[in-house]
Amino acid sequence: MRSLYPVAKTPESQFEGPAKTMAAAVYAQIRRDIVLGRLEAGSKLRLEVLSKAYEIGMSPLREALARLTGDALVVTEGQRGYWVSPLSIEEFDDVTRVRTLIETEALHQSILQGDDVWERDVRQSFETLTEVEGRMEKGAEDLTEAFEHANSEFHKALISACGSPWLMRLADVLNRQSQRYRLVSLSNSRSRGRHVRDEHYGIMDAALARQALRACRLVERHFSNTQEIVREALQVHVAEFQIGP
Amino acid sequence: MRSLYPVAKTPESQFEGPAKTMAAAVYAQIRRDIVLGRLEAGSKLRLEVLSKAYEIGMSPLREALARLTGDALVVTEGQRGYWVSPLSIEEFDDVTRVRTLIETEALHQSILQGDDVWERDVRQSFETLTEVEGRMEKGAEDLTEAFEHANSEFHKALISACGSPWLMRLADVLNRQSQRYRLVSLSNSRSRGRHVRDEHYGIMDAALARQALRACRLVERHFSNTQEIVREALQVHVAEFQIGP
DNA sequence: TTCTCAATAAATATCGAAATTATGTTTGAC
DNA sequence: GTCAAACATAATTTCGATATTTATTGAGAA
Repeated sequence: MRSLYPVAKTPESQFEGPAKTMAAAVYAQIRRDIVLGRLEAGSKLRLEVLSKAYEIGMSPLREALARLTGDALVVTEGQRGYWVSPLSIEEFDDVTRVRTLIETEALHQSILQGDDVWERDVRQSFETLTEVEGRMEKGAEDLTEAFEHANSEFHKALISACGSPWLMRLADVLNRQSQRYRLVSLSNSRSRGRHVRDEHYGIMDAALARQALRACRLVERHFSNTQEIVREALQVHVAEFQIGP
Repeated sequence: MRSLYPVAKTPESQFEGPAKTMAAAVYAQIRRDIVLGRLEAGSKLRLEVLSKAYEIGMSPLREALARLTGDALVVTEGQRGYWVSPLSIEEFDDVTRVRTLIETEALHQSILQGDDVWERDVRQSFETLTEVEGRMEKGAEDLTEAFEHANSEFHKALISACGSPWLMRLADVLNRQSQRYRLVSLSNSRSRGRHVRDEHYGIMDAALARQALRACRLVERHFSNTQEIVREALQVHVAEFQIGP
């Protein structure tokens, strides 16, 4: 009989430390599966199915879903169950808009206050991101997850010196929302000849040069470029999946 | 034997519609009790105690606490249980700062886009708020809860035309955080001769006159005034409660 | 005695399974 | 065809079992 308690075996634990409870572990797992699209947007989350799939009881499962509701990754309707939050162009515009607001404010403060530890973190996370991007160019392995992680870490590093836990918390939530959309559009994002790496380099450069306004403008443009690409991809996606028979 | 399912009996249900599940009902109840300070900041939330107090089983209780964790009203540590999130001056400064950012942005957009329904809602919620304030002046009943509700509704109405669900959602979360602090300082807020009503009137006036910048500046000042008062009260509060025997 | 640390006991959190209740769908009477 | 009752499906909750943390006790060393 396997141990009742977990469990440092989820991919997350590599980055966030081992989950201390089954509920926390399954929360991380489901969250990842939603963000990565393994649980399709809008689909019903049948409790019994999830319970079997994740090998877990109802109680911790529901706890996890309740937390995900707070992250707006899952929606619930009393007595009728849970669904993966649907995707829509309108919502992505909204997410991007608010994310821009939060993240530029945080970056601005970060640039004013960042010390050399901050500079080191920014450089380091950029290196890592670049390295993953390089490996992605070469094709072969699926580095989607690794790329998204490195990307998140880079943006986190940039705002890490802003001194506001709330800004960082909200940036994190909104980034996760945004990820869901980005991943939908990942296929044609490269094909359109976008130079994400250059954009990232520009942001880092401006930040380390303490040019707050320039850095913020670049972030705005960075997000706005992403927005455009996602919009296109999403129109196709919506047409394919949601206007069904 | 009483019915297993709820039950539109919580004060919230008056405003938010009846909770459909026990978990949702107890979520609303505990949230209210935390915001109003009936569950003291920093205190341990013993599951068995809560289970008896709210007459509910462990599973829905834990579900509610998981959701409250997402609202940052409760903190948890794996296998060690739950606590009411503590209050601190630093966090209040942070909350105020981010709330100002969110709410001014939302107000600005709202003023640009608001139609006559919006105008009516703003006026109406201001009336209600004023009316409650009036009754408060006369002393007698404890209208804390009614006041806070009317206040929240007023601020919600102001930003209701901003067109951004995410801004409204975040404003709501941050307002609830802020409430906890305001309530701590409620006793001496009046004594310092602050004219909250005038501030509210000014904001409404500017908003309805479509003077976005002025309205935002007034909101900033409004929050900043609150901040000062809370800071004072909190220093006393912290001194009283947290530097123990 | 007083302190430290280990062993043990009590308290508490966590989880899984089963029972209960709600929802939606089908069936049958009118 | 329409409505209502019975049924099937699924969500929600209760309850009991188990793991973990915390408090207590006692033995040995300073």
